[in-house]
Amino acid sequence: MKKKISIHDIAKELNLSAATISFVLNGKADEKKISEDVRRKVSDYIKKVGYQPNMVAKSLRTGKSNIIGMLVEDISDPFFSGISRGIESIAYHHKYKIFFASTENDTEKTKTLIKAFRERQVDGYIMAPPSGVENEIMALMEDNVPVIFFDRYLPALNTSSVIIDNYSGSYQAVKHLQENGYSNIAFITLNSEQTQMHARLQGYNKAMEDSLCGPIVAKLPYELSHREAAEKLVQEFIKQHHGIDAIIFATNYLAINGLKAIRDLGLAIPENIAVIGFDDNTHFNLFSPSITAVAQPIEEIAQEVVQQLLHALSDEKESKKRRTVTLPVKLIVRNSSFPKTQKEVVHTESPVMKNG
Amino acid sequence: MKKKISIHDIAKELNLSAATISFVLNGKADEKKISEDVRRKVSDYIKKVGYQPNMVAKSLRTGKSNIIGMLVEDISDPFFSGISRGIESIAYHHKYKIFFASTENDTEKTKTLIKAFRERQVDGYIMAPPSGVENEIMALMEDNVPVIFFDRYLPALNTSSVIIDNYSGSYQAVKHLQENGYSNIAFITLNSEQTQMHARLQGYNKAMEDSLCGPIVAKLPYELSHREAAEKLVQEFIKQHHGIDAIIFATNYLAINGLKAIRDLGLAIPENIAVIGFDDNTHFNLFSPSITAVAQPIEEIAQEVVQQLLHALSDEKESKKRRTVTLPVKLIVRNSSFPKTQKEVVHTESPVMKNG
DNA sequence: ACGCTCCACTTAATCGATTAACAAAAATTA
DNA sequence: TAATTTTTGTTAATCGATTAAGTGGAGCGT
Repeated sequence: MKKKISIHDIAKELNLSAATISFVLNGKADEKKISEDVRRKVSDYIKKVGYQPNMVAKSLRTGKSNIIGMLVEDISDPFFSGISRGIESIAYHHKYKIFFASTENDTEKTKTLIKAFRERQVDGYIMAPPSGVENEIMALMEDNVPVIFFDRYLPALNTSSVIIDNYSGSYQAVKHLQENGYSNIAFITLNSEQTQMHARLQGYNKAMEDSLCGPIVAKLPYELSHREAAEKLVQEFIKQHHGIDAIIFATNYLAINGLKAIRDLGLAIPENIAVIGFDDNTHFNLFSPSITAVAQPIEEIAQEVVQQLLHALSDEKESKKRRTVTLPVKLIVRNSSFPKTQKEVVHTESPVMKNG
Repeated sequence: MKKKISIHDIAKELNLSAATISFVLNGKADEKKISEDVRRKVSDYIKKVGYQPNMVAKSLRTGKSNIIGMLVEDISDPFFSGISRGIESIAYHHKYKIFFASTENDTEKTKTLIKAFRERQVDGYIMAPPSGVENEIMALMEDNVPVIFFDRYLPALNTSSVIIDNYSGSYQAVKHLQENGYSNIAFITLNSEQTQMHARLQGYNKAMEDSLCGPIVAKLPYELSHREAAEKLVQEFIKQHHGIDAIIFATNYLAINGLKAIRDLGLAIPENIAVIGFDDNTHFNLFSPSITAVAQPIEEIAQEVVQQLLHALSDEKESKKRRTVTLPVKLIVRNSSFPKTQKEVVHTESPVMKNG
């Protein structure tokens, strides 16, 4: 068990002071006028013994950690793990490490996690926030720690965020279904006031209103513990509304569980009922019939989030400027949503159908 | 921008020494005989000002970080993100935080990540190792830092690992297919010498040998950059071997891409070709027909990994004892793999068919 | 009254870096 | 030659905790 070598060990070995070593290590050799000779001696020795600076000590002294804390709802959800992967990869090229954790949408757990991150002096935060953590976020902002939201935001707070055009996504979904002959379009969402869910519902409502239809909405309980129950609840909903000929699911896992429900009811897609999911799933095109979806631009979200964060980190003043970027969604049309029957198809000039 | 309050600030405020505060904070009040009066004063003040100890300073002094470094191949892969989620959740209850990163199976990136983790003094490692990092792992072990492998291991190293019975998984898969009337069973895997892939291939080979069949194997290139190409390669393979009536895919994403290939070739499952995937996918039961799979016990793996790590962390001597745990797999039978035709089904006494 | 034991804390070194302030020697200038 | 500047480093404080060793006083026995 050889013990780790510190900057002082090196200093002693080379008959120099720790300060000198530090200067060479941190590229301050010019500024501090360290002789070429000493520079070489130091670098050579460093390489020879494989010295690795202790980042903990460095963090303590500088107050910086080169770590970014990332809080997502659930790291095993394809949407969040996809974003995480992208962000990690980009940040890695900028010498930042990412510290992930799942909030499970639990306010208390999230507070604990934020605390843990603070204790570790992470330099910035990327977060899909649950509600109820407004105070903790405000404390961060007051201390000039950059915070970037994604997927959703907290309306009470003026933060930087990267979101998508949820409203338009739902709106497009409804229009697409209507253009393909469906009229009794239901919307199945969660009983959540989170901004992204709210916007999706609003988009649906507006589209229905614009076409003089009454909305048909199911709000399922939000808690993770009910995820397994989602399938049954969807079944109940379909049974109780047999006028329905199409369903838009407001999130990934609702779509998955909804599909199970539909299958178990023996309904055919898209003959009996059409389906559109929010959040594309890599595997939606393997389902039979493959599922139409409102796809989020995962890569672009990751890009934009990191860019904003790096920007805020690099510049004290810049970090004060908050801005919200709204990225467009794309309706990925597959055969689960058209046509109801060949005869009833309504071709319009909608961009969605340009290539159809 | 209120600055953070330190243990010395508290000491000054209460006319005590930093040491006393530290003792109270760390439950050493009894041992150090701190008066009831002082204890209360300290705890009350802590609570009042919301003091949070600086873990960076603590780590520097103690050499411990309460952080576990976790290296997986790809955090966005359902298998790895599922395990990660489980491990994170369990570790959280034991006051450990997890530091995730994706190796992308890149030896150099992995070395860099291990270095970054070391610099941060993580207390232990959980890893699905790529090959080529043997020296780095050995260095960790020499320094008594616990390392637990999962999914695979490095044969040259005597480490603790949690793996599954890959050999048996493949064997069962072949047997299951044969019992349902398939005989020309191909195995599509990656050109990788990683232990888990190797064992899967061995299990397949043995099963084929036992039934006097010659193996039909495709080894696709391993690099991630070829993932998109996997679909085309599978198509080629199927075209060139038209005797095939069943395929076992050695991993999750091969199965996904293979399914696309099969669909695009216009082949029907299971009439023209049967399919079994390694690694169950949550959504396999939604495919039509739903896909039979060799499922890994995600929860148990997570449990076992954390348990071993905590054990090693708690006890210097214990951490020297390495042990490998092999967990059983389960064949999840769905209608993608049986029967070829009713008439040809061969019912045997195999446990797999006991309930069939 | 003297030594001795407890009690209830405090002092100060330490972990491994960074960095402002200082300093000895060499080079330059007047 | 004496004064000044430049070069090339060094010293020591600091970040915020932990912890071995120390200390002043109360209590007690004889």
